[in-house]
Amino acid sequence: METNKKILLVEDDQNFGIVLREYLTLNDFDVTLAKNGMEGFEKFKKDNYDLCILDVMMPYKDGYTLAIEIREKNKDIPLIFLTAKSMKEDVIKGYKVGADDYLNKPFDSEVLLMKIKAIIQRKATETKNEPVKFEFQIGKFLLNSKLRYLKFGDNEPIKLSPKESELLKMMATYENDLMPRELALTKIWREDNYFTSRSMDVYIAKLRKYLKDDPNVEILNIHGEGFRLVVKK
Amino acid sequence: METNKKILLVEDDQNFGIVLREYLTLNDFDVTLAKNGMEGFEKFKKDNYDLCILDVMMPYKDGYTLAIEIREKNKDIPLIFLTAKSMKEDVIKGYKVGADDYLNKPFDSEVLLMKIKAIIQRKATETKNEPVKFEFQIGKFLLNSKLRYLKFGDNEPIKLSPKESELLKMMATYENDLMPRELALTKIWREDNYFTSRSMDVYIAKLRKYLKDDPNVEILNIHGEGFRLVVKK
DNA sequence: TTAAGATGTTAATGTTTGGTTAATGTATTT
DNA sequence: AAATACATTAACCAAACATTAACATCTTAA
Repeated sequence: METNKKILLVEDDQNFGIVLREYLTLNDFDVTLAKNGMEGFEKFKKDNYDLCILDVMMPYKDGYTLAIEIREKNKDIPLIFLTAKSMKEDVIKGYKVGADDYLNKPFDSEVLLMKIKAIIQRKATETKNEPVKFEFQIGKFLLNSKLRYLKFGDNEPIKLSPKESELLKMMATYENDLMPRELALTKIWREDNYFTSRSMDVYIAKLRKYLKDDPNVEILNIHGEGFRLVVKK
Repeated sequence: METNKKILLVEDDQNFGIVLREYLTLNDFDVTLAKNGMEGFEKFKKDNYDLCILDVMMPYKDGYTLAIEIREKNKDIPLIFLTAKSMKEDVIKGYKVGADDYLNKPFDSEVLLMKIKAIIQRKATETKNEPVKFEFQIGKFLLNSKLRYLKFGDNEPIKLSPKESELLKMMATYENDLMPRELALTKIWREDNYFTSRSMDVYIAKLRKYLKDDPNVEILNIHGEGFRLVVKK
């Protein structure tokens, strides 16, 4: 038997908060409700949660400020923001604090539920598998995604930008298999649209340039699907 | 890029139907509008939809009756009901037919949109979890429908276009048996008419060219019915 | 037997997607 | 304030893909 996941819900609208808590409880979550940012932070410190749902607009302490404080204490805990409108600024601000997702009010409770499950699932597999790998052998290259360099044999290592490094790392984890375009965009660029897509293409071009020293290493495109880092052995 | 999802909207209130169609179209869905149950069923049979939105109260044929007929034809397609009031009976009746969701009029179009997305997403992951097969042995050929290549022995793999790959895959799943023309058209081309049919013939010709290296592999036509991928052993 | 419809095949046309380099934008550092 | 590092956007071109056209050939029903 598994224990239920614990959710901290911080929402200043009492009615809404209670209804939402009820709904989540029915769906097998243990929910703690706090009615403002101050109280939210107190409760956060006192217990060990699996996920936080934060309303952005709250008296005393807004959702972002709270999020920052929570992040200081725990840099892994998933955060979901509830925003009043589809404000782009809100979204950006949210992601900067490391939001895992955000929802605009009014939202469908089923959608929230799905997001929660998806996030918990993701975190579970993320932490299970890895002692966080950051070194990858790619043919004759060695990629270190933490120190962000790419070394070819005994040559001087090439410095990589954050995006270059993340993209190459993602392809390396899918070595010889398809890395879906959409995945890289949502994970690395945080948005999947024409511009981010073109930006990604620019990075693919850069990486190809770096990788051209080893003829056994190649980035192939699968039209309309994504890319494939092929390493012949 | 992915093709838009197709929605069949059956709504007898013309004004409302047109507005809703407009709204959904703006949100990247291909919407077909039918103004009653009869018409709805006709349109349903003629095309391949990803989701149906049915008004419950309609002349000639109400939403439930239509839903039952649709279910007979396709037991997986998501159905959303639009009900006039929050009638409990309606809800129960709806779930019996296998409704995925229901909405009471008047409803928030944003909520509808979210529900649609949630349902489509759910269906996608439901079907995703099956160990989707993507490698097929076809005589001396190996088809990989995920990486979209066709390999003959130790030769360099041939890249396949999405349509080539899907079509060959479908024939491979029906190996030595009839693959109905109409099936390939509705599933792959998403529409069955003169032009898509001719387009398919062009792809059959392309595939025959790829497959001609192995004399034991052959695509036969069954006049008026479809094609047969014959593999002699 | 023969006309209508279905299929085979190649080529032309049109659209979308990707490859690449350069210019521009935006912080951050010196 | 200039230099730097990085990311995005622009611009242009090429490749990939799908559809449509055009014409040949085959199949079948009357």
